Amino acid sequence: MIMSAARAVAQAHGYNGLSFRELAKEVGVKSASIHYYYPTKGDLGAALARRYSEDLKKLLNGYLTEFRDPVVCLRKYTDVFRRALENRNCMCLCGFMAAEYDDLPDAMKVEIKAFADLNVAWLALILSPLVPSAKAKVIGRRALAIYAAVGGAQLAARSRADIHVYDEIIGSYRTAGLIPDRRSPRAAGKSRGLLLA
Amino acid sequence: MIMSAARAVAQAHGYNGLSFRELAKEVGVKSASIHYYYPTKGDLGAALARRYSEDLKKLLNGYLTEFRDPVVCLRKYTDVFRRALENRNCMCLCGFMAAEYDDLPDAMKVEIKAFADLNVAWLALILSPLVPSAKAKVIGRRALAIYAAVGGAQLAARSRADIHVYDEIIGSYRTAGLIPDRRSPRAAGKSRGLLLA
DNA sequence: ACCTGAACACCGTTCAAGT
DNA sequence: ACCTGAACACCGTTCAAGT
Repeated sequence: MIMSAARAVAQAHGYNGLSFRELAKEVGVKSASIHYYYPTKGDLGAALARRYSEDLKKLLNGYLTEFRDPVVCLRKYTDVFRRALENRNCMCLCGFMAAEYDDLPDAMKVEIKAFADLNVAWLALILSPLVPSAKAKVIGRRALAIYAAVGGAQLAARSRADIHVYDEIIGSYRTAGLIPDRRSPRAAGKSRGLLLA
Repeated sequence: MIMSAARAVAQAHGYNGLSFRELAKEVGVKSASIHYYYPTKGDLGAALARRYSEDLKKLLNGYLTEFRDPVVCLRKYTDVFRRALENRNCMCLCGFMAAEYDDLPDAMKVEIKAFADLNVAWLALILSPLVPSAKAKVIGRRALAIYAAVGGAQLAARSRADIHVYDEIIGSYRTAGLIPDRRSPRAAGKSRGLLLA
């Protein structure tokens, strides 16, 4: 109960906007009792970030097996971050915490880095058959760039409180070529069966 | 004195991390006195965001007259956001506030939107001779996308506490084609003198 | 015009005390 | 094992009172 209540608040108001006293009221207990389960606010934050990562991992791995087309997977990926905005203009929990990063306890910093790594690793997997260069380094950099850019799109759209801004930005990423939206002509020309490998 | 002290704290710890009492201590006055100049914290935040916008506007307009090559201007632009990270891993003030957006007073929301508009307008001006399409709508969308992506790069790099991550991401934006790093072959082919118009 | 001390309701945290 | 009341040092805000 604590976790789910805390998660909703944190996605809407950030880690700083999370209050033990309010949380306790929602759960129907006194604030001192929250400390029984999570000794400090940092412990709660780290647990929040960890579960958030786990949930995303399951979701993304599901996409991986469900949709064999990497372009579709990329579309599902940008839809994940879109859904947060749909839901009361919320942000990705770990993206939010990244802004507050410098003031966070170490346990949380670890989780937030792990979240970013998870995203980048998954994107790299998806990108490998799509990007002309087969070099792992180039693909990894592109994966990192897409992760950063999607987070930026969420941030920009949030500050306009308009989900269409998100769609516009993501669409522009695809037009500009940052996010592949069809199999690369070069890659396709070289070997059309690459995706099935 | 209040403004400059507050600005340094806000870029490092965000609006939430800003304390009237600490601020007062730095300025050498009691916290109640800060309220004399800025009745509420929101008033201080709005003033902070406004001055931040003004400073950036001057800087960007300076680039506009100093460097006639738009590609150089774009490089100067990404350098502006790089400098925040160089300086104690700080973030763009308004980017930071964008994360906290939903909890901010209206006066601040107005300023943060104005900051985004300023960036997008300047970028659109720079992009117009670089992007193949001459359509204002396409250029405006690309400008918005670059603004969002640069903010995302800053956020991602901050949470790694590593400025090289910023450089990697921005470099990848250029490689992928999101940020033009040379005159578009198509545009150049059409009319080479476009930049001087 | 500018500053202050004191009070208010908030916050995370601690801890002795309860069941 | 789980919960609580009370205390602590923080926070923004208000306001009567000072100069």
